[in-house]
Order: sequence, then C-alpha cells, then structure tokens
Amino acid sequence: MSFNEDPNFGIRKAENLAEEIAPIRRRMNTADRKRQILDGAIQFFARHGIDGQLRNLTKELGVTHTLLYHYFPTKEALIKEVYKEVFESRWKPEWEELLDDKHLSPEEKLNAFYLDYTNTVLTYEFVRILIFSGLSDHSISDRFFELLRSRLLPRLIRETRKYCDRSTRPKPSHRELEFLMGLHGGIFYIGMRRWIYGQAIYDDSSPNAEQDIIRDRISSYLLSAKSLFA
Amino acid sequence: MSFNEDPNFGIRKAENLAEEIAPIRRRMNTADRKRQILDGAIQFFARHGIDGQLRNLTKELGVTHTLLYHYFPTKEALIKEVYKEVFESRWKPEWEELLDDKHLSPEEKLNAFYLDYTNTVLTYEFVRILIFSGLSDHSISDRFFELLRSRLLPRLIRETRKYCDRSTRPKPSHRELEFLMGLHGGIFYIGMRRWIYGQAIYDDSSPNAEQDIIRDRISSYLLSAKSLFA
DNA sequence: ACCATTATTTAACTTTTGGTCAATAACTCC
DNA sequence: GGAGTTATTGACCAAAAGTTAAATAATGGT
Repeated sequence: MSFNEDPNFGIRKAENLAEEIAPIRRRMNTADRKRQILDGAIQFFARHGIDGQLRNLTKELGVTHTLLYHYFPTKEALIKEVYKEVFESRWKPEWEELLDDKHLSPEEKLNAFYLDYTNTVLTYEFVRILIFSGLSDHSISDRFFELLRSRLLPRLIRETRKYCDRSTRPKPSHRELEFLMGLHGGIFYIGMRRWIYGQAIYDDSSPNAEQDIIRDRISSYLLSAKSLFA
Repeated sequence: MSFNEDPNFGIRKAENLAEEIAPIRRRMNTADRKRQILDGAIQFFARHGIDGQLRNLTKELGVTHTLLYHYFPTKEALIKEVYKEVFESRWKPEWEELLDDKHLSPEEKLNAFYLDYTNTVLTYEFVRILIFSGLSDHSISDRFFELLRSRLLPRLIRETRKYCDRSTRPKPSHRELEFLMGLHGGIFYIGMRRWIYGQAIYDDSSPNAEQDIIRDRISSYLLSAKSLFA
C-alpha cells in the first residue's frame, strides 16, 4: 500500500501523457499534515529503523524532505515524537484495573490481560520500534520495562500466588519473577517471530489459534506454579 | 577493552612525548589479519548494527579503513562473512546426537540441551546479530530457524511425547509445536533481556541462577504437557 | 644486502544525507 | 478579486561514508 494513494495528497499519475504536467500543490492543514507525517514516520522507522533516510520517508508521503523541517526541527525530534507516540500512547491503565478486579479469578484475569496485552503490544510498529530502541539506546525500552515491572509484574505475581492459595509475602522472589518472565517472554516471542523473523505462527484452519495458544500457556504456567511453589 | 591493546597491532601510546612519533607499520600475515578483522567486525556489528561505519570499525582495530578493502571487496561482503561466521560456525551437531541419546530420560535431555544451547546461542554477538539480521533482511535468520525447525523441534516434540507416555504420531501438531515454542521463546527472551534491553536477569546471590531458572521452566513445560496432551 | 612481494597508508572521488534558506504558490480573509 | 499568511518546494551546503588508485614500506627469500 503506498501512501500516495490517499486522495488528499494531490498527487496524480500522468497517465497517457508524454510529459508530466506540473502537479497541483495542495496545502494541508498544519495539524493534519503533522499527524500524517508522524503516522508515516512510525511506519517508516518501524520498517527501516531509525537510520532510515528522511528523503525516503517523505517520498512515501509524496512531499519533499524539506517540508519535514517545517514541522519538526530535526530528525532527532521526529524520532523522539515517534517513540512517545508508539509507547506512551499505548500503555493502558485498564490493565492494572483489570488485574485488580475483585470479581475475576486469577485465571480469568491472566487470560483477559494477556489477550488484550498481545493485541496492543504485539503489533508491527510496537515490536519493531521497541527492539530498534533497545538495540541503539535503551532510553525508551527502559521506560517501558519500568512500567511493566512496577505496574504489572507485582499484580501478576499476586494473582499467581492467589491461584496457588499462598499468602502474599512482602516481595516477589527472584524465582517467582523469573518463572513469570518465562510466560511473558514466551508470549512476546510470538511478536518477535511474526514481526522480526517474518514467520507465520499458526495454522490458518483454526480462527482463534493465537488465543488458544496463549490460553494453553497460561494454564500451564498456573498449573506448574502450583507445584513449583507449593 | 580496546582492541588497540593487542600487542600485535604495533600501535603504541606516545606517552610523555610532545610529538607523536611516526608509528611503526607492522605487516600481519594475511590469514591472521583477515581473521582479526572478521572477529572485530563481529563485535562491532553486534554492537552498532550493520549500519556501523567502517571507519569506526577499523579505528578500533588500529588500521586505516581502506585496509579493509584489501581483504574484503565490499562492506556487504564483509557483513555476509560475519553472518556466516556467527551462525554457521555455532550450530552444534552434538545437539541432535544428545537428543537422540538412548541412555537419557526426556527430562535429562531437555535440561542438558537447553543448558548448552543457551551457552552458545544466548551470547552478545549471536543474539544481537540474529536480531539485526531479522530486522533488515530475513535471509540469514531464516537459515537459522530452518535448522531449528528441521533438526531440533521434531526431536524435542518426540521427547515431550515420550515423557507423556504418548505414542509418536506421524507429525507434530500445531498445538504441540506452539506449546514448545512457548518454552523456547521464553528461554530466548532471556538473551533478549540481557543483550538487547540491557537488563540484569537474576540475583547475584545464587551462582547457578540461570540454570535453575531454565530447569524450572523445563520441568514446568513437561509437567503441563502431560496434562495438556493427555 | 638486495630485490620482489604485498600489506598498509595517503589522497582523492562519489554518493548519501541531515539541514538551511530564499523563492513559490495555495489557502483565507476582507 | 486582491493581499497577506504560510505550506511547500528547489537549490544548495557540509559532513559522513563507501570505494578506488597510487604511493609507501615491512617482510621473506636469495
């Protein structure tokens, strides 16, 4: 899909014309154009990494690369906004509420959480940009993992303990955390396989294959937590 | 650690000298130099990605960047050799033999295999270069996963079934494979956290923490395989 | 000790690429 | 429909980065 197909761009193919007519120059509303550039940049940097060249990005958008500097002072600033957009706008506070819900069993919570978590986090842009960020400067991925560690992991451990009928000790042990990270990492690895290595994950025959897979793993996790930490 | 400290380089600090004396030019044996450049390139590309600049690589090695073209026709050729070196030279045929060993139980095999697998695969260079390769062009990571899928996964599934006292069906089902990938991905994720996100994994107090973690996960995997696929 | 070989460097070329600036023209308002 | 605003572009710059060619000098053999 090329961005040029958006009618707003005012770019037209010069079909059946020997000479290309000077293209109409369309002015876009500032906010819209900035939005469009940012969205394009997210896709672009997700695909090519932050070393991708601005001229190629703007070519996809159908504008000159200099236009970019009308909206962002520097490439670095653009990347910073891309990071912000991808990470900070995707963290859902509902996850914490869900895990704190009094009316759900631990198993229901874990299933509901990871099903939603994968839908928002295991996307092309998120996975790839998270990894690009981790490979170059940790500053962004650190922020994300800090959220994970402070907001989610303690709740997940608490629910795990509840499932095992164990009283809550003051702090999660390393062993408990690492065992949870086995589940968590295995789930994130689904996104890695799909968006980094380009592998198809499940067979097309069953429609809810991914959900079934995650459910399998969660019930396995809880089941063996019971016997490991008894 | 700087590469310049290798005495073979013939590069010396001009300590206590106002003017740097013209450095002695040391000629290295062709094979040794090529080997050295390749090793340096592996470290360098693992750290900076394949977009890293040759001038910086050769600076670390203490030679001019043009010398590189005496040994490799182009940057792309160098990268190709780096890939080959990192991946093809690290695959151990012993893994297959180990998993086929008649004298070991399934649990012993899985433990022994993953302990060794992580030692060779979950290294800085391997993890990062695998991911850099996956992010740009899949061609290399594909080759590695093809080995994994054809040589290792079937054996691991076979051992899983043996553990569950199930007769071997002709082909692993998607569900079995995905459940195994949960274990596998969770283990690879250890390398991701360590080498991509820069996180410390376990507490320093227990010396064999990583081994214990992996053992926990494997016994969990086998245990729940028994109940999931019964 | 000299010569031939070739590892290594110096200098230079080319393309790429982030960034600037003045000129252009599409849009809005009166 | 004319004028002012500003989104957009084209020309240009400088530094970065891959690549080449010729000059230099370390090494091994005789």
